[in-house]
Amino acid sequence: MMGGMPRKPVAREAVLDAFEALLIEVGERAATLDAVARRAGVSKGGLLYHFPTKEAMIAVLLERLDRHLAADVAAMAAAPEGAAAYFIKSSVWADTPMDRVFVAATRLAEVAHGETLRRFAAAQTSWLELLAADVGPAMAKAVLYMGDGLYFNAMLGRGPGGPLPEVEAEVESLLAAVERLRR
Amino acid sequence: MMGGMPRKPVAREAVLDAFEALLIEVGERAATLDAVARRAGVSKGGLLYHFPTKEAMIAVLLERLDRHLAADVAAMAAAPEGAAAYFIKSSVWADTPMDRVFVAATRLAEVAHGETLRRFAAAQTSWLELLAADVGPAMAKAVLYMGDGLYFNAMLGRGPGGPLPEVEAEVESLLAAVERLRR
DNA sequence: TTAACTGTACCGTCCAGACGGTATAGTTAC
DNA sequence: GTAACTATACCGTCTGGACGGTACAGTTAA
Repeated sequence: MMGGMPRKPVAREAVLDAFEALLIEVGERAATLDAVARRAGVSKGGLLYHFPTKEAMIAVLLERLDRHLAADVAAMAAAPEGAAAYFIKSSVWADTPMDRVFVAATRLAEVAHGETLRRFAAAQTSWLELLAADVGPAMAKAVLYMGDGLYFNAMLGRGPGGPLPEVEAEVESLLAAVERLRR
Repeated sequence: MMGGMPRKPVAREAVLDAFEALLIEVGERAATLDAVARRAGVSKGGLLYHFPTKEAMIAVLLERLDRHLAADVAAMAAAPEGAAAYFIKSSVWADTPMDRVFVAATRLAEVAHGETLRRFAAAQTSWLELLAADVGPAMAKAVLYMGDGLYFNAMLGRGPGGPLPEVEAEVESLLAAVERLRR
């Protein structure tokens, strides 16, 4: 007689995670609906129950990106070590939720996905402003590109689980470089 | 000898150029055989005469990449302004043949194309060595990532002919950054 | 009861590649 | 010198498979 609450949509998050993982590991091309459903341990019908179209799935992934991006900008603004140092450190691949959505979204951007490109442009602007406030407008771009380069290299090949042994030393040298730029 | 001299294979280069252009402008996904043939003004049959499979077409594009990469490394080693300054300047999008193959190949790398990834890794090593000889091993990575970041941003959206008005000033500030790193 | 699924069957489209045919330039036999 | 021949350089169409998406009937858990 008591109307039971409907059960939780466990598949929904699983599907999003699977989509994200496939984008990172095998790229946009291979992240098909069938592959995503299989990886999520969900039927294709179940997937389409939550995301009526692939575009809808992308849209929700971009919402997840937005949340992490906003949190990251806030953390960067409040970072005691300074925005630049925070930015470099956070640009290294650490398999955090933020890293994962970001790289996943990058795969979409590579396919020239308009909406994704717009988010990236907005994020770049935020980062650049914070960097300019930290190291000055002249050196901000240098630091920004350093971080982008770090991400760029993380994407190329280091997706499936490549080498990250000397990363520690790498970050150290980049932070030293930032210090020199800061004067 | 039997058989006559063949007519010139005009389609071959046209097809390669079209493939390159489509990779840059619309990404790997949309660079289909049909699209390439159409853009090259060649029939699909004609395309497949020269490149029996898509993989073969990619292989020839990668050969083109190799040639430009080797020439670029040589020019970088001999650059009077120093390897680092040359590297930064050459990392900005200038629509040169080298830029075009490089970005086109990047589109393939994004789809996790193994052979392409291997070439990039090799190129990175060469560049890093030259940079280390110029600005020292500690700062080499910083400069390398700056250049990569430049390319990364050129790819995301700025491919089809985005804004390059303030590029001049941008390069100036990056070169200034390099000078500071050089000590 | 109802939301949250599973499973299967199906459709239209697009893609890589196969295939058969044609055009043309040069070579050779006569 | 020209007809016959040959290798190359294409063209146009077709096919088999995969992909995004639809439809819908049944199952399970709150």
